[in-house]
Amino acid sequence: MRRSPRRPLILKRRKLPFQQNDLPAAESQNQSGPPASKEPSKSASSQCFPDGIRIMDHPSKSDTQVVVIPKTADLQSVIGALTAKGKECGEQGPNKFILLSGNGSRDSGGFCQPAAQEEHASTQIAALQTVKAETILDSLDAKPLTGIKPLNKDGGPLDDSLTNIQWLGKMSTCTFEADPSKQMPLKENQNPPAQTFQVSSVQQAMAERPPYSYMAMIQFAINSRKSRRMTLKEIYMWIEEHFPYYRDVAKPGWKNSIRHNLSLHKMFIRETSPDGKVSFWTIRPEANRCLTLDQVYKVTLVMSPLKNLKVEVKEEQICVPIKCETPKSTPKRQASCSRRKQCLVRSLHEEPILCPDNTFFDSGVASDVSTFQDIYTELDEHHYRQDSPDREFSFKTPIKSSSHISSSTPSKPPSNVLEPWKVTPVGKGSQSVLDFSPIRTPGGPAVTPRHDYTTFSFNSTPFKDWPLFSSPRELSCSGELLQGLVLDTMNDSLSKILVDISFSALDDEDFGMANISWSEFIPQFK
Amino acid sequence: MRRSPRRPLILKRRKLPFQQNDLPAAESQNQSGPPASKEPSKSASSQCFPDGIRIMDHPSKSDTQVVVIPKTADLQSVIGALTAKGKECGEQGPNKFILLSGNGSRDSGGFCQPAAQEEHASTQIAALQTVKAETILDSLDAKPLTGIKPLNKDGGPLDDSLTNIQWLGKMSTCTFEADPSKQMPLKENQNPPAQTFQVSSVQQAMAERPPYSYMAMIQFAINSRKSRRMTLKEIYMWIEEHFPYYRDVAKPGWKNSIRHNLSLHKMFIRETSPDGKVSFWTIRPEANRCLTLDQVYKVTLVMSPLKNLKVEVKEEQICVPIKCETPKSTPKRQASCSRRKQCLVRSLHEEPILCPDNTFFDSGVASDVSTFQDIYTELDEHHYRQDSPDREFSFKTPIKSSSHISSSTPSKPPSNVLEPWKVTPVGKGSQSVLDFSPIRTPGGPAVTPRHDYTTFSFNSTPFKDWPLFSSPRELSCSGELLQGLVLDTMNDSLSKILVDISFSALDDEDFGMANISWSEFIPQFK
DNA sequence: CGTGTGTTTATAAACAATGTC
DNA sequence: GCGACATTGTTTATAAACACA
Ligand SMILES: [Mg+2]
Ligand SMILES: [Mg+2]
Repeated sequence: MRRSPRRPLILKRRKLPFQQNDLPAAESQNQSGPPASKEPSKSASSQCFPDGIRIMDHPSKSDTQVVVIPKTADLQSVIGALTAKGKECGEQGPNKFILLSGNGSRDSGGFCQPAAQEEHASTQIAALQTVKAETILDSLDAKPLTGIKPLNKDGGPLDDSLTNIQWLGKMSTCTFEADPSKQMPLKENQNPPAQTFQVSSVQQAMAERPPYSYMAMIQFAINSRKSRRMTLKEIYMWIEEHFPYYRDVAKPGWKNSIRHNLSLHKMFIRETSPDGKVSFWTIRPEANRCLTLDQVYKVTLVMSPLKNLKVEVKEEQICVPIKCETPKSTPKRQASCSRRKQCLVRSLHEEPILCPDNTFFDSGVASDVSTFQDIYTELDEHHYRQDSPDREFSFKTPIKSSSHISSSTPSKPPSNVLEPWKVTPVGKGSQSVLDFSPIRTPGGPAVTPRHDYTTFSFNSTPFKDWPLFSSPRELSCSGELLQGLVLDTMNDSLSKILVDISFSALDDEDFGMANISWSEFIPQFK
Repeated sequence: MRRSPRRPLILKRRKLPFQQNDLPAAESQNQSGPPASKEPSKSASSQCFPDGIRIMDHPSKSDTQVVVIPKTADLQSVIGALTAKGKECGEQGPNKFILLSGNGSRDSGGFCQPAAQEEHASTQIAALQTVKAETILDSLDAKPLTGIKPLNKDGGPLDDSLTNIQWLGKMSTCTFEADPSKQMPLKENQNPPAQTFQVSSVQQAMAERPPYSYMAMIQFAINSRKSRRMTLKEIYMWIEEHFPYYRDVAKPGWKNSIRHNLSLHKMFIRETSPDGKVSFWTIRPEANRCLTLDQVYKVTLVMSPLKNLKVEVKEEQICVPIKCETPKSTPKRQASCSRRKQCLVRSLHEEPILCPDNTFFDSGVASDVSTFQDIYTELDEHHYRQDSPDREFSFKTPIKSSSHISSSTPSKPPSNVLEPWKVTPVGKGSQSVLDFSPIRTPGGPAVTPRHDYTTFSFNSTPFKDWPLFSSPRELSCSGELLQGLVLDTMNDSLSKILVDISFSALDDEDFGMANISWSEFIPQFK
């Protein structure tokens, strides 16, 4: 029995095979200082918490506490103190801390507004609540990274993990001047410009490969336009403008990859202008999470584990559902679940859908920026089939409840228990081998059960523990975002998060804060 | 304006990048004879037709004639005579000839029978009506190939085109002895066994790479089982058994490709055994055209163009619709059609759907074996959405009628003509930017219009010329097959075909014999 | 005929989950 | 149980073949 492999976070993204291109280890320039003794864990071990810090227990996770920090507080001190507190308490006490700023940080309405500037992505990188986080990052970055391995030019894991944050840091402090006069002089299967890399450090950093996939960058590009459509050439240009790596460093084949991604992913669809002369690319609205570069970035900073505190700064955007039944506790690991398609996992856990109740589909707030998946492809036709309930939500591989590990489908409908392994006859009504009537949760009529997990193979066990919403159209979201940090003293990780209190799709086994409606238990965030 | 690129025939398949593997040009062994003078075009230029040959005009194509040939006739002579006839008549006269055997050849019911042998594919390669064609091929093959380039080891285009037929020839004369005791000793990213190639010519030929894609081979494998399901390992074994190239020659990475294809293509779905211990792969029934190795193969023989007759032998399986309104004439080339997704093209033209009216879904006859596409992926949700007519059949790129090249959508519904380029608001009913109410053709209630081409961009022109069937489920097919050849004297090509008189999906600009119900105008085939 | 655009397949690889020893 | 390793599954990147405007 296998579960579907968990989708890797973009933070842990695979090393991109494109040339690291002999950049002289540009990641190293900020860590010039050799080991000094700035480890917050040691020096702040018995430190008292600054004034105004409020600590409350997590509503459902016993090992987690929520820490509300005033703006005036020294985050480094707080982190150090919480780290010490967590370590002192050991495994019995709280070892995960969700750090939230007291001011609420409710500027999230600016995401993906339908009437936004035609080009607004790159200039707003630091316009969100990420300013504070960048302060954290800067301070961390300025700290001496002790125990760091000798800089390896081949992009080792440490370099790789450092790349993202530095790439982000440069992105947030630099402006881009586009160079549209540049032409592509080479064939796509030829080699890169083979530039000399005596450019300035900033330019050099800009020429580092961004940590985003082609699919993500295409979404950034298209969503940067108010019209949400771009020609291929415009996509090229947008990417070259915002990620100079592709203009300056990458082999010409990256354009081939862009075209490949446009064709491959069903979320990208091609339209034709009224006169039929121009074809341009859009994103399926039902699949568009309106990712833009300014809201979607992630950083990882892994400091030396040898210095007793490995500080890992992630950023994620976590959505908390409102107006929906709060799901029952998410099992950290469902025992003996058959390996599912990752797409199915994400369709509920990690891939919340925008709320199409909004008249402007693009006013929804992007949720879960940990990946940039093609949710249309993943969810397939299930988005469209509320009107044919007996054929919706058929999935490839069943999901079993954790309470039925290897048993023979105890809670399945009896009509489906029979004749396992048989080919399902293709009748008029039911069309798929694995398509059986879904088990509907008692959701109200307005909130039709979604059943993303409710159709199983005849031999599977219904997964009744999940809250099931019939369709994203039935949900509403407010688009409120909160900035937060998660400090896990068990593995000495510090994760930067954005909490979307609109709705949530967290399937993170590291800290089970999914489905928390912050606005309900933290008054100052209401 | 661009049409979607026509899907390449598998006959013209791209060169497979896998190692041609230093095989000593095994293609050459049959063409040992140097140029003799066997060109039928010259010698048979004024040849009289043998007795019993009946020539009739094609019902719709003025440049095409249908030639019914008795079994006793010498096909070579007939081809030569027809070639000469076509050339003599020039472009005014008929230059395409559809050659059919007079005996009807109605053995098509054996395709894809639900109760077929568990393993029946490889032993029936010559069991169809292909026997005669193989005779042709053999005779052609035995002919000296004059003007052939010196054998190039690197797999030039001529070698490549010759490979298919020879591969087929060996397949049809050899039996396979599986060697299941063989293990995979290498990592997948390592190099092939680096065998010595002193094996016999037959084995050597068997070690040539088959001309089928991974997707096709997986379909062959899974469909060879009565249960229509296989574990990954079984798929490996089936392929190694039937295509020894992968067992003996290919790099271990081919298994990675198999897994990649299984995951990538939505037509392959993974199920789990009742106890959840085993997962196995199936084909979505609605996407399964039941391709098996014995029914699906194609050969191409390109003889020397220098010898005045380039004989190209293809085999295709062409389906002719019955019980459906005969579509209006297929335009050979629709002027100014916007480039469509190939999937959309094939969904009507080249990708006929099996008739799910059959109680056994797998009793349908595979149609159009020129490719082995993932029709589920291509058709997406459209198969399932007969119950929500206002949102079905939305396509990415519109199709315009040939009569409206650059005009501003004259025949569109007026509600859709307005506000081009605007983002479609995502209302409750309509979900997609390009999703407008389809224009329904006046198909009968039993044969609901299929509308594969009837949803367009608001700026497009409805493509009313196409016959539109609501769903494959509404169609019925008899599974009758006829063997035929198509001789095109304009380009000196001879195409071997199988005509499925059940229904058709031919979008071949080379000879417009789509939608011909042979049983209606050739009495001996009724 | 060359270029740009679009589609598809092949191949390698990163990575995750799980099974096996 | 644990760790090393193999198997299975998913996803992304890259190259390329090919079609076609
Ligand atoms: Mg696409
Ligand atoms: Mg699949």
